Amino acid sequence: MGKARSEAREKIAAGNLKVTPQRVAILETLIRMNNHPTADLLYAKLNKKEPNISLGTVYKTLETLAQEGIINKVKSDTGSLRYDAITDRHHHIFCSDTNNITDYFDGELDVLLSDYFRNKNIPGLNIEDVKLHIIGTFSDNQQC
Amino acid sequence: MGKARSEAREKIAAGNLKVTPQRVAILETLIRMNNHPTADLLYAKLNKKEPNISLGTVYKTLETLAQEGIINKVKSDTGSLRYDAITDRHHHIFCSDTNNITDYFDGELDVLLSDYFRNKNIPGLNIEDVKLHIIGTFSDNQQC
DNA sequence: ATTATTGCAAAGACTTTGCAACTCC
DNA sequence: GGAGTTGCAAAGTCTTTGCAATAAT
Repeated sequence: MGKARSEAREKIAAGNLKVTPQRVAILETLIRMNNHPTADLLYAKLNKKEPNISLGTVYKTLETLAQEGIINKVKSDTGSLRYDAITDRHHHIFCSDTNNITDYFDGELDVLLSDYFRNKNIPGLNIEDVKLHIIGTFSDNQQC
Repeated sequence: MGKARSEAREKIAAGNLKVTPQRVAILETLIRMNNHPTADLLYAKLNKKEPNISLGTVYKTLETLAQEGIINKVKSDTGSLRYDAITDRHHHIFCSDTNNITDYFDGELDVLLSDYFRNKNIPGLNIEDVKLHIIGTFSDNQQC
């Protein structure tokens, strides 16, 4: 039960950030939600448990956590920002029916891409990261 | 000189949209700019030549053109929308220094990805498109 | 004690909308 | 002539900011 909470606490401390109840609650909520919420959606959920945390704090905290690399920003279809508590290398599946974002882990693919770009060498470009956006629809919408 | 303009005119007509001077000017400008501008940036440039076209029209027109598939939307790093007049299959290089977006065409890579996902078959997912986001820095910033 | 963080509300950036006037086909 | 498009300004949405009060180390 407290797993997400202690994970949140550890990650905040490891980032040299002050461990405040607000930050712990926000990161804990993000870890529990696995659907890459916007700041607004996270606030809506959080507000039921912790009605005293303001929307402004949610925005500020998510930005701070992202800058420390504790969480990631994801750009949604409509241009609004979403957040992702998983920082391991992964790609995203964008469901064009529901606009949901699903994580996609694939080590084999990562190796394939690394090999490809090691040989390809785009002139003048120093590649930091390569992410796939897989766009499609799930036959069973429960999955996304 | 009039190449971009006639291209604009043809594409708008082909999309069963009325060929208005505003639409032609907006699409022509987008074709001429090869840096994936936001609606705002396009408006700024357009406004010098055609001061009578309003920002609202730029937004509406870009949205209309995108819905017809004449242009594409691209999500920027900061979450604001950008537009791209090139609809051929291509990927994007995001420069983490300058936030510019550069087109990346690579047929070999497209084949590789198509083959990979044909065999992989993510359960329940019908893939419509796969786009790469290559994040990196150019040693020579002139290039992006 | 010091410095960072929070809450609030206001401001800012970006985008959409409503509607009368107008224009393309 | 009629349906679709434009301009304008207002409203809407999302996000950031300023600052005094508060809390963490």
